Amino acid sequence: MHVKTMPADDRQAPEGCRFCVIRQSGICSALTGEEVTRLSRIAHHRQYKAGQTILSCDDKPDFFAAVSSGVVKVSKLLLDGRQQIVGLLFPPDFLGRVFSRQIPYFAEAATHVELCCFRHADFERMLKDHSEMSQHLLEHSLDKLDTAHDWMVLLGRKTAEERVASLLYLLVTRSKLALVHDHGASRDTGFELHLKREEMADFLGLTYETVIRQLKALYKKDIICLNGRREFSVPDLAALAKAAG
Amino acid sequence: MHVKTMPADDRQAPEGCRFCVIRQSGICSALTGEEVTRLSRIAHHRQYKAGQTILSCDDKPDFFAAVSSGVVKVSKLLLDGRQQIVGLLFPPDFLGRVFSRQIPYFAEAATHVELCCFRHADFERMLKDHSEMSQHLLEHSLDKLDTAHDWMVLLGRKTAEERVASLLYLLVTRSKLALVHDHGASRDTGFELHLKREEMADFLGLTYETVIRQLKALYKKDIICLNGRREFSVPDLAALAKAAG
DNA sequence: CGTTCGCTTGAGCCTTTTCAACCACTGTGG
DNA sequence: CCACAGTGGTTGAAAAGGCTCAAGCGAACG
Repeated sequence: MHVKTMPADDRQAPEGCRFCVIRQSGICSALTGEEVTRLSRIAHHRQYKAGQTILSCDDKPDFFAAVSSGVVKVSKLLLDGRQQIVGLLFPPDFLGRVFSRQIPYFAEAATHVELCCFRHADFERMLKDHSEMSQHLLEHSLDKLDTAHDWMVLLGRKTAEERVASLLYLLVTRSKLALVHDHGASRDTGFELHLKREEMADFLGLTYETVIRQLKALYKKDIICLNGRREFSVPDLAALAKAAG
Repeated sequence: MHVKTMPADDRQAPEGCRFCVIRQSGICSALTGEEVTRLSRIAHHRQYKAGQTILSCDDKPDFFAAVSSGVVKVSKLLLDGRQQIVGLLFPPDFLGRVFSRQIPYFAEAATHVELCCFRHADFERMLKDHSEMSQHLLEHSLDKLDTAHDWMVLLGRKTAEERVASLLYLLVTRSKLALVHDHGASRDTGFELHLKREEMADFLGLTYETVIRQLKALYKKDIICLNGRREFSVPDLAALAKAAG
């Protein structure tokens, strides 16, 4: 019997692509069905458990990827161990760097993560042939730059309470967005806090004790409800937005 | 006599382009001579005095530009007036946003500034035809994203002294880079502080009093020399780098 | 059942901010 | 020529926001 030794790649067949978040609004949203078929042939999937390192600083990964599910934590380290999370990647964000091997940050799975990966050479060839695709990538990068700028305002100028409120606001809006494609994230009861307190602190430029106290302050002001340690809900989104500055 | 009513645009003729910083390492570095000629026909120059506003938040400028000389200050404002500078643009950085009209920040001339501008439609057409150019733009955006990430580490995790040292280090390295193309910037005696104390503070997420105190602290540690109020020099760059964390 | 991990709380401390005063320099108008 | 206001820079003292340190709690896990 001819056993078909299909590589793992094959899960990313055109049929699978059709319902993929990335296909709908990510890097391959600009492609025709036929082009996606071509792309899918050079794609392969990877999975990571929560907490697992995806990329280490100064790694030279041979792949470029789009996040198809889960949340990826992107962080930088100072020599003495101080850490700053510089971004969270939600589907259909991309991870890695085109036209350059080196990567100057850490990437870690914050939740269970699924990536749709492409070998650099393949992907770059694809980019050259499809200007819509490289345009999409450029626009996405510029959006990322804007959100980085917003975060710089937070880190440079906001108070601890505003920072925590801003993070919650971010999670709400991003989760809502994800709901359009995905199910889950918020099961109507509330929103998930994908990060533990220490990670929130590293994202907000605070200590985890301060995060805890400000979370409590927001709770006391009835701006949020805390349902357990990893879930919260928001009675009045406008109030949260206002608290976020 | 047929008076040639050359528009101001014409200053950006191919001959002018040849020695332009942008031509050498900026947006048009990927083009052939002929292509630059085409580009130059759709370009026009603008000048701004120090302190002049180039773009206001939520403006919808009809142009996209590359900085050909001077320093541009990019900043964001909170409703109550708190300000955060999110970046400095040196030649040959670009200013504006392709494929989108709206701009979510302020841009102000920190020094005398010269821009090489393109109308959106023209430039985007050019981009579509020249994949090397849009690749260059993508790489540049990704570099900007990296530097934004580095700045987030500064804002989130560094001490006041480290922040000030980091800014000085940035100015030294960027000015040195500019020296390769440009003259000036450092007249051998030292480096120019393009920003006043308050602007440094807004860039570093500090108050201007703190900036002054940390500048003095670095001076007392012999890490920098202060030559007047807008100039400094660095006896040992490695020491400065170390102080920057 | 003890250990570990993540989370919470309190007390005191320290870095940075706030507030206020003052100086140096520049340009303006009488 | 001088008085004057305006701008940018500097300094000190007091206040405060967030950090450090230390202790304790509950849930998960081997």
